[in-house]
Amino acid sequence: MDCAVAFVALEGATMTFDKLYTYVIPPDLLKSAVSGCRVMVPFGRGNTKRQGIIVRVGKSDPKGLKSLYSLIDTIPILSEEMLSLCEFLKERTFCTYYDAVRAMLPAGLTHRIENYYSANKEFADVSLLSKDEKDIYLYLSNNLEKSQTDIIKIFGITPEFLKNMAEKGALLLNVETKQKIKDATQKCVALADNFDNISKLTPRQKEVIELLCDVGSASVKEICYFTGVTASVIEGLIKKGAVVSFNKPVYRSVNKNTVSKKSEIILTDEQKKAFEGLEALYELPDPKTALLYGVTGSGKTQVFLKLVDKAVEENKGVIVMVPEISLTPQLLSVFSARYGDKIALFHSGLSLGQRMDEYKRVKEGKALIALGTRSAVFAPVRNLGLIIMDEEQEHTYKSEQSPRFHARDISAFRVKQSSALLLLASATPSVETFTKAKSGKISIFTLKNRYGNALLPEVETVDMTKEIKDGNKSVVSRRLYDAVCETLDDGKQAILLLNRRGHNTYISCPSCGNVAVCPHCSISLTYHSANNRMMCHYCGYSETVADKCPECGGEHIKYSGVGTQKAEEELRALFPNARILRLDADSTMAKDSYANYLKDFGEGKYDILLGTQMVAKGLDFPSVTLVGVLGADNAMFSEDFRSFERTFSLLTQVVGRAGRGENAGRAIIQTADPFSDLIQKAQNQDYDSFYNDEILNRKMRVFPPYCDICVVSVRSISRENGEKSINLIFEEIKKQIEKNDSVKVIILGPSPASIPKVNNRYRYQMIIKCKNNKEFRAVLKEAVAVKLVADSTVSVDFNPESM
DNA sequence: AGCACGCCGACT
DNA sequence: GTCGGCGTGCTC
Repeated sequence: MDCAVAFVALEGATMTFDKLYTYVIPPDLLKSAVSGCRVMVPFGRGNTKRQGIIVRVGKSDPKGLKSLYSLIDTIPILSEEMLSLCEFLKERTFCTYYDAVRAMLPAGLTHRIENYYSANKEFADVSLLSKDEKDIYLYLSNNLEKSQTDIIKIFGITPEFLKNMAEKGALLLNVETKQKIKDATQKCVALADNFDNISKLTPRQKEVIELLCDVGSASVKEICYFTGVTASVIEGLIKKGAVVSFNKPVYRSVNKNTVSKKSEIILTDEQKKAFEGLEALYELPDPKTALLYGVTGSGKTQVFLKLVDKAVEENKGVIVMVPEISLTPQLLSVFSARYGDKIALFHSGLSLGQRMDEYKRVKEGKALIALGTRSAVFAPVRNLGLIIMDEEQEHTYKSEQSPRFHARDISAFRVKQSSALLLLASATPSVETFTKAKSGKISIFTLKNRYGNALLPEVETVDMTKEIKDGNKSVVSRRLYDAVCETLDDGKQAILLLNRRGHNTYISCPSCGNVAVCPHCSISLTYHSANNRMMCHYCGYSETVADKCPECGGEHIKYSGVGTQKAEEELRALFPNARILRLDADSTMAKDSYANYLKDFGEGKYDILLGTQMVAKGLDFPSVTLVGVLGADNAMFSEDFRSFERTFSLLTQVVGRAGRGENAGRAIIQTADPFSDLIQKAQNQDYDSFYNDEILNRKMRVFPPYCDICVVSVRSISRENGEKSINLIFEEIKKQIEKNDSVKVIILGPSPASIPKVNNRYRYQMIIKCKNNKEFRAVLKEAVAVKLVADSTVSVDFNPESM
């Protein structure tokens, strides 16, 4: 006889056994156990309690099946749309179900499993216990139940110690899940239905009752505020049964702005044309994607606002994504001024509680617009009508942790499910997107003119090899030095870009050639002057500076390669009267400091802003008239096929920072190779010509969009095991491809990864040029399922942002 | 990944 | 004889 069962995805499963497990739904949970609810289930031979989520329910023969233990959620945490997105993520990115679930839920909403122990009163032989065990037993006899973490904190023992005591029978173990962050609630009271003894109340209490007669219910805080009583008066009322108290959920709001009067958006002719085209697309009943291709300063935001207005009017849900929230303070304030609490924010700058509340506001339909970084793509908006991805080429849209998804692909999936519009926007679109636009697969709308006819800055390049030949060893060329002086004399501001942080990027001993390298990663250490330590930018390792070479004892250690810290020192020496602000990952450790620094710069409290690429993006300061790029080489990025694209995009963006106000701007690019095509094209802000070159290059060398890149990598504690494992996978792929000759691939490797050791794990990889289709994924599925050598884990990344 | 089962060596 | 070492195989 068939009975009701749940198909459950389990937390903590690895790729090798991640599948849906079938559990019988016990009779008392029949009504509430529906898809999208998280559950506790027994798993494995020991029937350990595990967390899972019901992906589907159905009927099945209960023979050999276990039953659900309990429900974590009473209402589904994920909708059917989100559950199908989980399946999509698993299929496309080779993650586990629960990786996908975790990506969709705000951090505060995820439950963690915790062990609780209590003393077993029936345990007979207390005398058999050791001293420590006795202490713990006695402690727990006096306290009902304590969490493992609490007990460990008090007694300083290991989790195994407690487990062992439970096995002996001295302690009882209880496994429970706990939500990381509690719902925020507010204590409220309302008039009790059947209370008629008003005469027995004190005057102050009567006052409260009068207020409640008017409003029905109110929070304790509000009552105290309006009547001037203290909370104890209300406590008295509760005791007498005159009022009932209850907890009402409140939201930890992050939008402090109130809606200013909605101003009319006036579009230029060009913007109007783009908007009307997009509006027509938006109204089509089918899913669709469009590219808004507009030069920096062409007013893309105006078009966004018009579209969002339209969607909001129709009560449709909207997702707006930006590469990095702190880099777009202007966009953020424009949106929150216009839509107020219709917006929910999704980004890592929020506290866990705030993230959870913003998520809930969207889920419950209280906020229509989800605005944030790539995680916003999973916002549970209802009735999705529009997704906007600003600066769609930015690498931050790609997740570098499992699930390794690209927000663009997820957007495409969601737009398809809801027949919505996906709008990609950029001044320098990714080569992949622009190719689709050119072929007509997606629509394209162009904005050619800078807003208010602001002129593009005059750009010139300086040959740094010549500069060195002429004896100038500084990071600042003579040309740039003069330009900075002029800018400062005019009372204007300058932005300088140097894409390396730290002080010196390379520390070596000239007598033996030894280079300071991170002991956990195969990466050279960067010297930081702020803490006088050498640091690894990969794992955060740091060590003190040795005054002697650890290899040969040489005393003349050489510091070379200039980072932002060193550049800052040089600038201070060159421009002693200038107020200099350095912005990089080191100076902006504190959460909000970035925005504050930028605000100060915008208010003219600094003259020169020096920083890594974070100063290149999205900033809009009218009095910046000079932009300097201290070193523009392809080597600004690692040697992968995207380095041209990224260098071009970065240079174009940073140059666009100059002259955004009434003042004409100029940009100076320092480079070792002033005649390189790329520099020339960035100088002219000529994307089309860049694209034409680059697409040829991609075709010749077989790179996206002419193929997909699939990186299969293995991490292992030892070199030997890692190498063995990657070879096992390699052999399996070859075997599978022989079976199915419709799968065409080019395999590079296996070989050690470009950084062969990170965090003490050896990395091996192979790069597969392929088409990410069903057939190839079937091959890959077999390959990653092969049994590996011990201590090896495999992961798959499609089209990674760095290789 | 855990966890139990299983099959070999050094202990009261 | 048995306690425990960790190799192996499975997880509804």
